[in-house]
Amino acid sequence: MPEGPSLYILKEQSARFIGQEIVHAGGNVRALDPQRLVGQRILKLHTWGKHFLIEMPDLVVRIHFLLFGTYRIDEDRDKVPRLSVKVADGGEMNFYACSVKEIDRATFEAYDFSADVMSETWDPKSARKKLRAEPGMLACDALLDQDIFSGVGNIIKNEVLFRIRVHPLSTVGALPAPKLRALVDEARQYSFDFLEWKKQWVLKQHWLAHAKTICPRCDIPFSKAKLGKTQRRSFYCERCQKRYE
DNA sequence: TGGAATGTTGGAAC
DNA sequence: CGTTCCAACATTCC
Repeated sequence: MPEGPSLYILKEQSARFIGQEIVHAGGNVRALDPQRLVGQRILKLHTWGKHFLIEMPDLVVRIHFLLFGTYRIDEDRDKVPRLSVKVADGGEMNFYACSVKEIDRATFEAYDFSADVMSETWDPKSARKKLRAEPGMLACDALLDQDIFSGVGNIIKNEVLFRIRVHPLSTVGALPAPKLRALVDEARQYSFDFLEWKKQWVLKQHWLAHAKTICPRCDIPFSKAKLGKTQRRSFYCERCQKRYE
């Protein structure tokens, strides 16, 4: 479920709930009493990277799907929802195995949507500035930094680095300006490619690097390792992805 | 079938 | 007090 493009799909699918009044709420969420949502109107639905935000007059709820979270719109599944919301016109949204929290108004106001690679207000210049401010950061860590590339996950990380031919252990500060620019631009571009493929149920077959064993460009075996401070899986080609350091 | 994975947090350890 | 490390969470797939 995770990664920004999937949240973008949820945002599209749930758009008709905006303006609706919540008439019933439930679920096994512990951090929040679902009853507090009853009677609230959904003012807006936002995504920021992997966060889904339900904005209501008296509270804002943040849903994060972590690794295994799922959701259903206008139907349920064979699990107890973490949070279930039913609105006046009969529609419902159900969220499973996710983190559900109320966030305070100040936290909500502080969201910087221009850091979201899927956002129409995405600010590539700001992303480059943040990268230049941390020259020692590894490329594989940079892409997963949600304050720089909100919404990018491990799949997008591997695909972006392969596309731009940059080794995951490259140092951000060592990247030539055009490469730095390509890193930022491709983070967004690949996210939208991901979105289209995901909608068509053909995402996996378009992977060139993630979970692959052979480099499709030069046919040698990929390297696979848990790299960087995040220790997430990296799949990369030692021959065609250059290591800048 | 056990292990690993599209992720993050919170608390322990240093 | 700052940072780093690791367990915990929870589901699906191979």
